[in-house]
Amino acid sequence: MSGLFGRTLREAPADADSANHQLLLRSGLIVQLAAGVYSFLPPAWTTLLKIEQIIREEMVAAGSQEMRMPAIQPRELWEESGRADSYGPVLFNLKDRRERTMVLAPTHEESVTDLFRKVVQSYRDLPQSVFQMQTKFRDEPRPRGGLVRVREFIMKDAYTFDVNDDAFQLNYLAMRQAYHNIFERCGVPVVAVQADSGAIGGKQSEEFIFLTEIGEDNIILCSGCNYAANQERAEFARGAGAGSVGELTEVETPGITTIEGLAGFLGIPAQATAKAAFFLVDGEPTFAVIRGDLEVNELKLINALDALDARPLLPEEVAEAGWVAGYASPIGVDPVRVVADPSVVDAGGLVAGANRENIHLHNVTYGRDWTAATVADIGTAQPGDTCAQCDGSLEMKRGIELGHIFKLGTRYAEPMEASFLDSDGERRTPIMGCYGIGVERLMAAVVQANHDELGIVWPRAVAPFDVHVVPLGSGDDVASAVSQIESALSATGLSVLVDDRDERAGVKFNDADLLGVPLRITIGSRGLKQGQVELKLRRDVDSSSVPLGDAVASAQNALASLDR
RNA sequence: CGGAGCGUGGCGCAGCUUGGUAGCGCACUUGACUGGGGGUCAAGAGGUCGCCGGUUCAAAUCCGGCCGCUCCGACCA
Repeated sequence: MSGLFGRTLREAPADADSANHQLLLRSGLIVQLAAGVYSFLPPAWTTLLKIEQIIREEMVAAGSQEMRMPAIQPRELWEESGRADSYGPVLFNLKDRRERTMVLAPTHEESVTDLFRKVVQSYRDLPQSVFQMQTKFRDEPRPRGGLVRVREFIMKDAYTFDVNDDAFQLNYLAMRQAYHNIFERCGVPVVAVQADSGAIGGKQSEEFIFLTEIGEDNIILCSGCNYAANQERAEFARGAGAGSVGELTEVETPGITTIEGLAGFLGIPAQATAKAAFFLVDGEPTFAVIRGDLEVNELKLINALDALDARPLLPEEVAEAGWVAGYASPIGVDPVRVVADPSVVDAGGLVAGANRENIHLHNVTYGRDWTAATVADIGTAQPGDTCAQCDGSLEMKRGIELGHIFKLGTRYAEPMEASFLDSDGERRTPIMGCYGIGVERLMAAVVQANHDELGIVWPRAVAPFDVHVVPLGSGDDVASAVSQIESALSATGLSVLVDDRDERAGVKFNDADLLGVPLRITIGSRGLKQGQVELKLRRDVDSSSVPLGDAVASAQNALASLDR
């Protein structure tokens, strides 16, 4: 250990917030170079290699072949798929010596699709499943949380190609199972949730979420069934509205511009009102209508309109569109510009704006008074809402996305003109899937999920070492016992870290706890006088003494007990 | 990109208001004592106080600009 590259710190650097970040820094496993850019010192690298190996084994078991694609890519490839702009600012751009623009790849759908069209011609070549462990580069607007969101990281990314949807499902389910296996073997509990596919595109996706308060995603979970989804796409039951039946009538509502104020002023529940929210969706002012007690989900709105992006309209843009903030009415608006949530469509008459200052309307009824070209779920699920699958109540937790599996459909193959000749002689477009795991992020999650107040408690499978030998005392008896045990342990295939520093016992014990190797063997002159050494599992409080001659067998037993 | 905070030896911090010798704890080096849960004593090494410019006899300190890092949000795997 005296020769180990890296050093422990007694105090965590002030920049670190979460337990995993503090422990990784204090234990000397990682060192920051820039925002979202880290070095991984030898023990951390060992752990990363072990995690990679677990992933590799599970991917191969799922029928995938390991390969390797380039990190440096011509920008034109990204223009072909249409993502040069949509992925935009996240792409690291650089110029080669001929002034050609290259990008550092943030993901590899484009390159694997390019490979497909160069390599695959016939349905006889399908299905295919390939994966790689590769460094990705993403110029994140805001790196955060230590290893949670970084700009350079290793991703295991896998891609599948199938002749049709049915065949695709087999690959998808195999990957899904592999992912569950991987996270379990790494000692991190995950929940699979429905998710939005984001910039990757495609039709359906599931995220593997490690639930933790330091997470950056909001996860909606049902207490009554196993429904789980990212808040960005979670569904929920609208419940009964509080609509009325009757003629459209005006009511004066001076200075009342919020739903809360309106409901209070009129003495009605928020469910009896309709709310308008204005967005610029792909450059078009858009009028979104939803029941007053609900919130519009921008991502759902984007998806409903098959659009690329949306942002709230600025006040002057609202006026320019001819709408009156606080008193907006869907009546009279070109339906093409209107998106309605089911909560207002089925509700009967609601209180809505009159598109005039200080006036609202009673009994505004969808179908009779106004219509929308698009009716779609654009609501944000909130804790306390009712599950759409059962009658359970929804709750919300924070989580970290460790893996994400996507059904891409023909999102890439189509624009990039990747195809194969099917058995009936027809040229068809392959159904693709992609599957990612952030390796360092997974390591951070392992630490977050496996630590105590003293330090890391590595799960055996990904620990940087199996055994941490702590010699106490400088006598020859200690030295010879240490070297005897070290070589005997090594001979059984265990990796051993010996703390050969001239430090006091307390320092060595504290560093051992911090570093978190699963089994500690203390060899001191005091114990040796009775012919004993001490074994202690990191996760346990108590230690046990065993005869020197039994140390190796006892160590093997202790470690084996961790695997059960 | 909007909001907030922070940059002073490797780490944690004080000093800045009121300009004048850069300081404390830990870590590090050497020696002695000590030796089973972060020891004691002694002697040391290590800092252009983020960078550039300005004010001043004099700037870590005051002023301006820039850069970096962190957090909240936006956005994002």
